[in-house]
Amino acid sequence: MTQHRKATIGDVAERAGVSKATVSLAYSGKRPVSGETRRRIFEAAAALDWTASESARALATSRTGAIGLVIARPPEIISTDPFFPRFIAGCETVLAEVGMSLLLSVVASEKDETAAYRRYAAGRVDGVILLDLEVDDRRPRLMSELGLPAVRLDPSACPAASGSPETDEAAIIPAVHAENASAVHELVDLLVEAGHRRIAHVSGPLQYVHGVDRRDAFVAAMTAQGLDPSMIVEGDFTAASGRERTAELLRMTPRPTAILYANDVMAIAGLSHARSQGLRIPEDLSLTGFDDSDLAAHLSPRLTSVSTGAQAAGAMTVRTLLAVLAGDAPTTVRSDAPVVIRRETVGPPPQTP
Amino acid sequence: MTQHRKATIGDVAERAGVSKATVSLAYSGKRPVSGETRRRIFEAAAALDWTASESARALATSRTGAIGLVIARPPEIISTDPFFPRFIAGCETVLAEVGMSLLLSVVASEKDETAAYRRYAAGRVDGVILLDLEVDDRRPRLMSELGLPAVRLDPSACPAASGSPETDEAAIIPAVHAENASAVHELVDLLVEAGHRRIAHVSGPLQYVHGVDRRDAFVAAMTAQGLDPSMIVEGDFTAASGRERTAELLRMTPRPTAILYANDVMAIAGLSHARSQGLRIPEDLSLTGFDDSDLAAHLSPRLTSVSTGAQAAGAMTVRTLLAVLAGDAPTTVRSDAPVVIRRETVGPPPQTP
DNA sequence: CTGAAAGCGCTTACAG
DNA sequence: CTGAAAGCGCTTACAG
Repeated sequence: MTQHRKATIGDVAERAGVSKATVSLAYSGKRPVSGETRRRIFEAAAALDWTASESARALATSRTGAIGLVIARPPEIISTDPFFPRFIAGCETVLAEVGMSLLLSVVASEKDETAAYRRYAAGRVDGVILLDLEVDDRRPRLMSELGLPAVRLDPSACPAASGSPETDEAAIIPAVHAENASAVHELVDLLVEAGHRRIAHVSGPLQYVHGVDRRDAFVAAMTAQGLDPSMIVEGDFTAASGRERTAELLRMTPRPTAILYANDVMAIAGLSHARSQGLRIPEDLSLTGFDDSDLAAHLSPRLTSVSTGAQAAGAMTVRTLLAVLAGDAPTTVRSDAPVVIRRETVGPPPQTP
Repeated sequence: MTQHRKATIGDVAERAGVSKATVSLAYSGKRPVSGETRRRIFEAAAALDWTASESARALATSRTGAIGLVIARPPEIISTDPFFPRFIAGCETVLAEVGMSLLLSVVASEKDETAAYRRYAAGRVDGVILLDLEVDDRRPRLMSELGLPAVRLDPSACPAASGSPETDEAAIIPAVHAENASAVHELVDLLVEAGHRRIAHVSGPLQYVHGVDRRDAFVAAMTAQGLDPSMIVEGDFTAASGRERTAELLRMTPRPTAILYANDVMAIAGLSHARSQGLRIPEDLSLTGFDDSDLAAHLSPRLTSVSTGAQAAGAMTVRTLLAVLAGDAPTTVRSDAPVVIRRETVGPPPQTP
């Protein structure tokens, strides 16, 4: 009864007694339309329940009104990492403002990843956001091959790709600079002030720039304090690795009195393991997480962590991409500084280690 | 140097010395094309690095090649709920097979939710997936208003909307039936076999059909065992609610000897709280989660939980939607049965409560 | 097996 | 301030 056929701009134009061009212009505002005509057009559109077809608009303007995000991590990790949903929610806020949409792919292999970008490049999105930059990331080059505008969220300030100057130039991708080093420094200082000397680090995967960034910051901060920065083990952000790496660390003699984890999940698994070994937190062992997950704040004891402003970063990254699409000069913008949330898992080290 | 302008089907046709129609047909396979012609076409396409523009195809076929998913939960909850990433990864596997894409919106309010669906309906997607059905969900009606094909993932077998028969008919939406009741029954039986009598339930939000589904299953299972099913408190899936509801439960006298939580995050927060109160798990208190999150398996003790096959459900839901779009009669399909993972947080109740 | 042409529903110079 | 027309890059009857 309601809708036999979706109304088109032609139907609206006819009903309002104007041309299709005028209807289009009335909506885009790209040229003034007289008040009365305008009113008639909107009335007709409302009566016909008309909205411009995005497909037609996309073809006419060669703008899809969508951006793409492909996440190449196992669903297990995404599911425990509060970063992604927060980041995506942040993207959404600014996309909604401008009536755009987000295409998301969660892929399992590098092959699927490439396929996803190719699909996106075939006129599905106007640009993409690059997350989880790797140390020698192949995507900047892929983006320039595909002619796909991109913005990356990346701790490092310089482009991730390396190679000949010529190709490099094509591979330079504007970045939102999300440095976490300062938070790692604060965390180390916090532990040192509490009296710790033997501080260990369970890092994230070192294939990622952010993993390396935090690890390097740990080394720098420890060194600055005149402490030995060599107690580092590499985790992979999963609970399993948090537990195992913690077990390794606790087997050392002398064992660390504090552990700085690269994310909350590993810290929570580590905390749980340490307790099962009879250690009290923080009396026998201090620990800190990273990401400020929902759980961190409601564990007993509450986990000291760092809030990385993922949602703001999402918004900022989209804004930057939009600017790039609008033809603005690619600039590197700095995302909000991470903030350390002091809670109950940090205390003085035990007297007799 | 590489690409002055994106090649079009016309360029390929010209280079291969055929018509645009033939190029199109060679790719779609909708009509036979002679081997030699075919070869020339593919060669030309490869040389020009051509891929059909999705925008143009969308306009010509009135098919976008994309489906939509809008998630209306606070990012905090999504971030700790392993369901969403797994479900999305499952969607992706079948979408990738057929070269389609997923549009995702994470929205904060009902207003934004409606706006997202409207945007999708304006020729952005071919259909949508409805998650987190509410008890009187307004979306089935909205979908029929917008003329947007939809499939829902829903524990209940019958349509979620109610109203006059006439509108109802329009609002009937094919479902993938994801019933969790059987797992709740198993969990209750497991606890009863271990010797528990005073079993409590921290439910999910009861605005959701799945929250009600699990709660009802709890009541039924307890009743079937001849036990009092009235120790129920409503949580909201967050760690905060897990901790608070657990605290309430532990203040009761006599207190429950076992708690069945509607998700893992609440169970983990509850476990942590109980321990901080000096209770040993499972000696003093048994507890079970739901979802089988990454953390559950690597806590100490490991959390008994239930795997709900979210990834398979995602794949199944997309397949169902694809069938609907292909014009197949809407059928209700049953998703994989959830499976209980017995781990270490269930033991016999304490002797002297 | 292949080609010429119309059409999908918009936007945007070009004229007036 | 408004209209007629071309064009975006495909697909799909229609002819042959």
